[in-house]
Amino acid sequence: MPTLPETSDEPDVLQLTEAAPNATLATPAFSPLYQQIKSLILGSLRSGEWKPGEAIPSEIDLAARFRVSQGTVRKAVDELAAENLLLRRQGKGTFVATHAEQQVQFRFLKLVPDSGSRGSEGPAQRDIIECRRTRASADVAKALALRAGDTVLQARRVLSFGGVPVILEDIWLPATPFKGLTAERLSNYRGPMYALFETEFNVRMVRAEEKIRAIAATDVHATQLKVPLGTPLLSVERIAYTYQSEPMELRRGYYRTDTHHYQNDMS
Amino acid sequence: MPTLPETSDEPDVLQLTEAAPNATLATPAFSPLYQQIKSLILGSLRSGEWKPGEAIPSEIDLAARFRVSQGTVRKAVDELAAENLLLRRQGKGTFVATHAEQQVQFRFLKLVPDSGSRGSEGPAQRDIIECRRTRASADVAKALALRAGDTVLQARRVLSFGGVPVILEDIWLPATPFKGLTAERLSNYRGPMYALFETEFNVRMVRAEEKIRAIAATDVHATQLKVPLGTPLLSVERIAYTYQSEPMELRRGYYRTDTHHYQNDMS
DNA sequence: CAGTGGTCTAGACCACTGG
DNA sequence: CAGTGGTCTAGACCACTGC
Repeated sequence: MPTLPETSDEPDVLQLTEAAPNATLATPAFSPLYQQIKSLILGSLRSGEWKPGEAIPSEIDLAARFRVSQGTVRKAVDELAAENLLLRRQGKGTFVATHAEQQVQFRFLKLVPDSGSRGSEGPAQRDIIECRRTRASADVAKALALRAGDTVLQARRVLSFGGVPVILEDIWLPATPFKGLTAERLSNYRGPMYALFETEFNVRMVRAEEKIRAIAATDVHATQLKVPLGTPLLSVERIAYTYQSEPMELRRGYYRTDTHHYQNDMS
Repeated sequence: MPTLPETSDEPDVLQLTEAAPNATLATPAFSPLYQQIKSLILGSLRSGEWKPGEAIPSEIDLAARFRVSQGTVRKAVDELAAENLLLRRQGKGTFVATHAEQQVQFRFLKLVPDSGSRGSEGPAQRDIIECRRTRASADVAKALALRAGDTVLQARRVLSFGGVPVILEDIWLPATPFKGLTAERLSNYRGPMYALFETEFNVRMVRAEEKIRAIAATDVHATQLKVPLGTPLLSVERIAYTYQSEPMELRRGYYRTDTHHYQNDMS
């Protein structure tokens, strides 16, 4: 990415109702100013100009930088905040969202204990079973937008609550962006894995898709989760995406649902 | 709340920075104008002044009615549209959302075929197995905010795709709002059940919570879904809410996931 | 107190729809 | 063409934070 150093004073080129002279008919291609601002902010997030947890410039500064009114950058920031990429705090500023915050800690983990809220059961215990380099199979490659045979990192871990194993997860990551990730670094890190990804590899997970099925425990599941063979388990296949919808993680989770359940709120 | 009948020409009383003289200290209770507008619009939706599928007054009309600027009603409508209560259509107007629309038809049904998108398998076949009046058990009463023993309607149905039974559902409804609902009316109605609720009972489902577990098929499940005893199934318990967060339906669904999966997209 | 985001206004103009 | 929602601006003022 040939990111130019911040040509600080020159505003980026913005255009309204571009004529698009080469466009064939029936190509509206009208993009409102605030959408373009959104893209520019997204670019700065992606490039790492503003890192997770940091404050971005104030609305007034951004308005000056982009040479638009404050209301226009406000609309852009509003939408990015609605998408959970930014976090507004009245009186303080606007911040890049991060998985390290307590509140949003488990934004992508929908399994909660049947009684009581999350946290009532104490902190999760994370045990890394293994972590190794391997080659992507066809389905893993497809999920991560790689080619079959490309190098990937594979990890397996068990999450326990109150000493009881509840979740078994197999995780695949593309090797290139995560070069240097080892079982030790995973094991030693306290806190959510996605927070480690942010600080160590500049990878922020922004969106995820999960496909859920019911399966019967195989011997691997039975051993790791300490349940009888054949026990019904939730199979949760997640693909997590960074900015710009690039798939960056495939995760296959197996959840016990005798004391927990997958909670999904829709509106 | 002593809601006065629509005093048509007189604008509803709005106040900014209410002094709240009787408020004890540390009681901010500041509500922005657009939030109050939101509540008023919500009231009109709830009362049935504007029905699902209908257009609500234009922003200019609403601004005049509430004696605020167009920008303020715009912000109120924006939020209601973001919550899927209203639907904006440029050039045409703003409409009350409805479950009868093709696009949002299955907003609360997250089960999709493994290959191909929804609809590729043809329309769903809905078979009502039974529908009867009964008394609410303790857990049903709790879910519907009733008292144990209150009268409820209970229905059981099977959804099939391409002739294959995929979903078994047990549905509980409070008897009062749904007086007159019979197995015949359910069976004869073509289209989503929530669309029938809107047109026949003025009940619009707005929000839902689902708790998902993996279970083994019992004989009831096995018979209705034509799977072997013990087959892992998704157990999906849904509570659906109308405006103002009143629980209006309890639904226990059992999903086969051999050809379908529960799809959950998070952002 | 200064600086931030949050609200509200008034007005101009644009994009889309349908008669 | 009129009417709708959508964008953009400029300015005033309010609420919250922290020094």
